[in-house]
Amino acid sequence: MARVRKGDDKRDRIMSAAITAFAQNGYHQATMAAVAREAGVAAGTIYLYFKSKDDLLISIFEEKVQRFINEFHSQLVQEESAEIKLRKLVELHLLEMQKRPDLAAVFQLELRQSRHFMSAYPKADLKGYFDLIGGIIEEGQQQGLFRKDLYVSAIKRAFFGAMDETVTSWLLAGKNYDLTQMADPLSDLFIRGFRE
Amino acid sequence: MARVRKGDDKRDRIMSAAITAFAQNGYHQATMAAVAREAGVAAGTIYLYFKSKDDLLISIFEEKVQRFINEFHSQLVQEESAEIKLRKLVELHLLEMQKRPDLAAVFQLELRQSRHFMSAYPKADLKGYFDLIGGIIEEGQQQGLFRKDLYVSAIKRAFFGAMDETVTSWLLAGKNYDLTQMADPLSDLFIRGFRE
Amino acid sequence: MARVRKGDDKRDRIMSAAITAFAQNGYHQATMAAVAREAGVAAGTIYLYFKSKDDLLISIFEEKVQRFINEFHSQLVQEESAEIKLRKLVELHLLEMQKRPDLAAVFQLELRQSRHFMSAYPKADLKGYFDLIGGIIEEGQQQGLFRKDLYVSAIKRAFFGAMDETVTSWLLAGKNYDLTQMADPLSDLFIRGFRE
Amino acid sequence: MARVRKGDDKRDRIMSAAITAFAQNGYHQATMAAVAREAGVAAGTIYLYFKSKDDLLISIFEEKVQRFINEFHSQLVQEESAEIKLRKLVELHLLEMQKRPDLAAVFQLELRQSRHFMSAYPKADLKGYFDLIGGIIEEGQQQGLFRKDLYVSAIKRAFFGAMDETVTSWLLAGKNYDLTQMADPLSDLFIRGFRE
DNA sequence: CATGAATGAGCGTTCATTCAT
DNA sequence: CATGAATGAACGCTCATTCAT
Repeated sequence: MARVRKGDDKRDRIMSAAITAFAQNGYHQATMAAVAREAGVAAGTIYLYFKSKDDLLISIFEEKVQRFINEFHSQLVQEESAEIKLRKLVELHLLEMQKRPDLAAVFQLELRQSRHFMSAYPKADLKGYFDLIGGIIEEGQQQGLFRKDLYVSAIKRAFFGAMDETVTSWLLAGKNYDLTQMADPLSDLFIRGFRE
Repeated sequence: MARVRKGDDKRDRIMSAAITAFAQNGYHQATMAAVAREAGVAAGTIYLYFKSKDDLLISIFEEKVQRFINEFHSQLVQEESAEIKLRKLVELHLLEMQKRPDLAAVFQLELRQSRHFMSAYPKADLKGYFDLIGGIIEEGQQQGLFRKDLYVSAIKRAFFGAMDETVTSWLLAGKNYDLTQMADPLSDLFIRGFRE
Repeated sequence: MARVRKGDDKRDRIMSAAITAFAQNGYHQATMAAVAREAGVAAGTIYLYFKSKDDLLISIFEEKVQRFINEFHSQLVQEESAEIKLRKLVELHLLEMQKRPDLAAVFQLELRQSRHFMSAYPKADLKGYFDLIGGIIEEGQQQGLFRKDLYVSAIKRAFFGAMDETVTSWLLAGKNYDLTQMADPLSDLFIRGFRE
Repeated sequence: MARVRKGDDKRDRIMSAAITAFAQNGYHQATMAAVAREAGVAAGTIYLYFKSKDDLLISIFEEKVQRFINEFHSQLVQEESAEIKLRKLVELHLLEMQKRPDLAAVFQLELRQSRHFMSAYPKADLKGYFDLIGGIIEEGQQQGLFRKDLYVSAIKRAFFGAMDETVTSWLLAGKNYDLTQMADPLSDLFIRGFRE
């Protein structure tokens, strides 16, 4: 219930340490020893909470992506218009990534690589996020805002890819500009593309 | 004359073998021994043509990305309308990726990861490809087809990201549908978004 | 207490194993795998105690040479006459080498080679040992036993070289005679040479 | 006869190149490719003149040491007094080493290491040089100059060791002083030690 | 004789994972 | 639960040597 499990604190510290370490130089370059050091635990302790290094990465995806989806969903549900929802989603996405560049780096730079070997770990994929996007587009169609002939299952991925690459470019440029200023140009582009 | 230089043949075989091996399970999982076996050469032979495993990956990017840019450029230059050019670019991109799924896999799944450590290898990045896209958009603006207020330097990345994610999704789905059928929906979406 | 610290035990076993392995066929021929096997530890364990193979060799020099110097010094300090000290030094040198032929082999056969690349590792050199010898000669000069015009900084090296080569010859001959019987002829020769 | 064999030129160039290369960073660090490059021949060519890398090193010893012995012998034979002969030998030894520091480096720094594995190559050892020294000492004994009770077979090695270490110290010091100035102190020391 | 591309055995080192304490 | 010393499989890379030309 409301009882905070002691172990959860340590588990969280390990995940945070892992995000930092993975973001630094990539998943493969990061060592479990570095994660342990950063988390302030012994190397062996990590294995009390995670089955393996892969499991640690996957857990980050599962839990963080899911949290993103939930947070975004709860913030969007109050909006009526699908257009506003889309705009807000882009803003939230870029804002979150800008707020946590380490996590962003792991998502952007490890995601593809990982998605590959994660074929076996379906929960770690982005399906939920794609569905969130797809749902909004379909809502817009029902509201008569967006074209009915949109190929939603393809379009939602393109939409994600556009945001994704925007973040990646920002990361690779050294985070030397305000990422959120990209929100409006992106939203404008897609909403125009979606309209009747 | 028409005689194939032996060295080039071997170098090419190694690159092809590397593309296959890297695509299989990712760059880090692939071993030089596997690349050598696949190429039908001894392990040491690879080092006569490439300085290191990293150099091999980087060479693939440099040479193949550049070739893509050149081929696409020469196929597009004959078209007048920027709209047609964009449509053709999407078609070519998806077609090439579908034709060489191994190469596509390396590009999609290793690109991000690699772009990371490739900060030091500027030639290996996608700047040239981004510029190709950006150039077409600007052409469209001058032709009066596209809005003047497009934030081109951001939009061109979004455009690439959309194509990129489309390919990634196809790869992760097991290449079980025709990738080129995504061309029109994608093009429609962006061209509408670009229009006045 | 009297309890042997586990770590030190293992570190010592690795050093001993390395001495044996290096003595066998030389530093370069010896493999870390062989050192590990001889020490009864896993290959990776060596790297918990030594940074590299080079570091292992250097550590042997640093620690063993220093121990020799200390032991010899403490045994000589009680003697009054510089002549007796020199005689005793030669005896101790040959005795120690005869007692630990493996260590001797490393010293003799790897020392030069190593001294070469050890230019950067000043602690590993023989300066301390040369100074021990030089100090005794100077003592003899002050005691009026040895000539004042001895070029000590050169002579001390010649003295060492003579002992050194005596040991090397014994090793190369297969250790098939009593090395300590060389002590008196050597001492006689040099002490005569040093006298007024 | 007087006809210079073409091949000998190349053989000599390879040996010289090897001396340079081995002196640089030691026998093991030197690569056959570097020797070939330095000699201006192809890698494979070396194997037309030498069976292996070891054989190349051994040949250097055999031929150069033998040449030293011969040259020294012919220069000493004219002298009457064993004392003068010894003085001259020391001078020649130091002079030659100073004239060809590369060769000296190979002799000093690789000799021990090599003498080890050269147990199987008896011709490569220093026996001839030791005998040259021993012969002079015995001559001195017959001339009544040196003590009859000298343990010549041991003393000759000590004598060599003293010269040897003198050269090594000079090399390790960076050859930053005149080596031949060590000749007289060394000779004085030993001749006094040898005298009745 | 000469070449130099090709070979492939061999080795130092790393690091995810385990387990006795 | 937590530790961290120990493990040992795995891999990138080197280089002496060969041999077809």
